[in-house]
Amino acid sequence: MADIKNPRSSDEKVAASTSSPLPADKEALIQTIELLFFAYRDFVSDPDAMLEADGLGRAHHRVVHFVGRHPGITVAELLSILRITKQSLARVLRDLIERDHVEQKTGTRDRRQRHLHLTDSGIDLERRLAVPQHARVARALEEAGPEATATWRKILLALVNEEERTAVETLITNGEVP
Amino acid sequence: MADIKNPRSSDEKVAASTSSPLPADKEALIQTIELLFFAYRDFVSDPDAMLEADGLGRAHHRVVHFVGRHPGITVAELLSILRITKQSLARVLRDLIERDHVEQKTGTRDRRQRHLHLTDSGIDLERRLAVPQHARVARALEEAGPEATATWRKILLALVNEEERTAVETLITNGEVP
DNA sequence: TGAGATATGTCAACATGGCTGACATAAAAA
DNA sequence: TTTTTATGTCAGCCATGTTGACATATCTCA
Repeated sequence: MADIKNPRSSDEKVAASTSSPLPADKEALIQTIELLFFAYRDFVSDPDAMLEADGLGRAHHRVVHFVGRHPGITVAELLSILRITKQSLARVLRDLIERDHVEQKTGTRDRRQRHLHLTDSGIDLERRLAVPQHARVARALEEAGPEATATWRKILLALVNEEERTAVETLITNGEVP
Repeated sequence: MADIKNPRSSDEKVAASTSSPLPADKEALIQTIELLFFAYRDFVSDPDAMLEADGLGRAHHRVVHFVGRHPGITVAELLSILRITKQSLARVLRDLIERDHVEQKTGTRDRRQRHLHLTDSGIDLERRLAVPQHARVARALEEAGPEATATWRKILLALVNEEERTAVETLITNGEVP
């Protein structure tokens, strides 16, 4: 044990509870927040590892995901979902187009617009990235019991800024992109 | 409405369900995953905005949080929690020490070690950053009902890699740092 | 029709926060 | 005394965000 080889003196404490004990509810809240930090880290770890092999990053995954889920999405719509600048998106999009994962089609009604689609290889990439992530979440929800999914959705939606909740709900359920 | 000024032709669809409808459970799974993405984004947004005013970033918040929660933590222990390199940590730690938010104390038993503590100004910073984040999570859990907290913890813990679950549980509940 | 607004792209520069590799020092452990 | 450990530091690279400025094609409206 670390504490046998390395006993701490009283001025070197590391336990969370040493200095001034927190109220139980505050303590519980902090624990759930730390859990979210650790859970999110592992949640993104599987795709991250796979992307590295392709010379891509998390940003590419996000684009591939949302283009896959909203075929024909325009650049402006994608920007509004990702909330990044067009310059940031341009870099990622260029990589994906060069690697033939994404293609752009000029709009027929509005020829200024570029409608984004996954190619076959993009679809394949998206699926491969999704597999371990889906497995992880599906397992976690099963383990947590039958009510878990509904509760989970309620909490997550409540974490979203109030002004954007309906937009997020519309978006994820299938709806128009803002 | 966007769709009145901008009707889409049939080859420019953006709805998620257009091409090939997914099985209901798969569809629900994807929705929960997207929700996690949006929720996490807003979850970190309040501290991010405050940090910017101080010229600090998210990385500094993580250090201030874990040093605050584990006073006297050593550099090696902090590295193992954050899972970053010592060079990355050195940069943010230097900023925090320069700004007098964190101080280092040479170990009494092992004089190679540096035990990290928040200064009064560090404690103040940590609390200010925590307030909106705690409020957001507390509200979300309340809104989701009395069972929400327990379910939430179950799910988040199950999202963590299996090998590390017990370590994470020990860490967040108050325990020794690995 | 012509002026202005809009959708997209691109160049350049910068910040943050990861990373690797190499090397230095002090102190503990063997 | 030698080796290992805990920490620090220099230098450089990479991914991904940012701002500002400007170009082009196309649509919209008066």
